[in-house]
Amino acid sequence: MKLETELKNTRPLAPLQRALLNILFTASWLDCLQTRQMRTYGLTPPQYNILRILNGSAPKGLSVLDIKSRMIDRSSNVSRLVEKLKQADLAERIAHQDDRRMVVVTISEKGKKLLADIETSGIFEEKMPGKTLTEAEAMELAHLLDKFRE
Amino acid sequence: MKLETELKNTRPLAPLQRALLNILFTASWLDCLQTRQMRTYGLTPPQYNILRILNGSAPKGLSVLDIKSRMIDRSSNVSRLVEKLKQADLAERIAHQDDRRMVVVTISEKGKKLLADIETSGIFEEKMPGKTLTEAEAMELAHLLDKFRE
DNA sequence: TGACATTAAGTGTTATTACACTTAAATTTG
DNA sequence: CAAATTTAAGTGTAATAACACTTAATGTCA
Repeated sequence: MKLETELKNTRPLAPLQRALLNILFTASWLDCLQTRQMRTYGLTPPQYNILRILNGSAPKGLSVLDIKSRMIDRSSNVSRLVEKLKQADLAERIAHQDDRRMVVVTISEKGKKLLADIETSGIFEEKMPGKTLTEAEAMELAHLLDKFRE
Repeated sequence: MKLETELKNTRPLAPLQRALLNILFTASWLDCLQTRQMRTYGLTPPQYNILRILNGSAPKGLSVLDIKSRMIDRSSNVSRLVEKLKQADLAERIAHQDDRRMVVVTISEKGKKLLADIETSGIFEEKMPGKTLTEAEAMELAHLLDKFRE
């Protein structure tokens, strides 16, 4: 559905304003969807985001700041999110050898298994948002978003 | 900057996955920017969103549900947001004549003045995000986002 | 070396969000 | 018409986010 219809907008918007609102609206829509999908697995979207980051850098692990710099939402409080994951036995936290200010966070076996379960559950096949786009369109969309932020 | 660079991503992502992450990342980036811009005026982005919706429907006013259905973030708690705006004398709330379950919310003179101040401050000229896009690109971006949600 | 600055992680606090629930009014239906 | 259902707004609550601050370790350099 078009943004104007969604927001019941009456007056016409400038193209840039439309694009801007549409980014925010679509992201909110996506976040809502993800929140519901992830709840099944006891995760919030930021927690899931961290788990995937840790999985991608396994078995090395990452510092808290490294995780933060890789997150979708940079304002996340990584310390507390990692604490949550640790309490659920999904992540581990060990002191850095050389620099004792740092902490190295790694994904646990249970965390890896959870991610694998989510992958194979098919939640990202059937209900994958954006399936309506062709591959070329998805690439174009990503490119325009990159340009938008410049 | 490209998304892969922003997120320090090493492994290549599928186009659709890239687009999806890019929507969330760009929206988070935008929201952060807006939050800082609006703080100058003592508003949060959802509060600003409501003020503009009320302004757009002035002098008629809207019910709480009408406001909600027009908001970017549909999970907002409009009752409490309106209460905030009322406390700041930016909005008014009167009981609906015929249907006493409903409440009609309108923007106040002070609210209109605040919006006008924000408009004329030039905050949306100089620092308008997305200025890097041409008009055609902005339209294409909005179109692709509409299609993404289908 | 020692004062000062910087960096990394974590904490305190307030406000906001998410979600279910309540209350009250209107509508439907037997 | 009365009971049941639906609709609108608001509230309770626990979790989360935002933002500044603290603590502890490392780096810098006079």
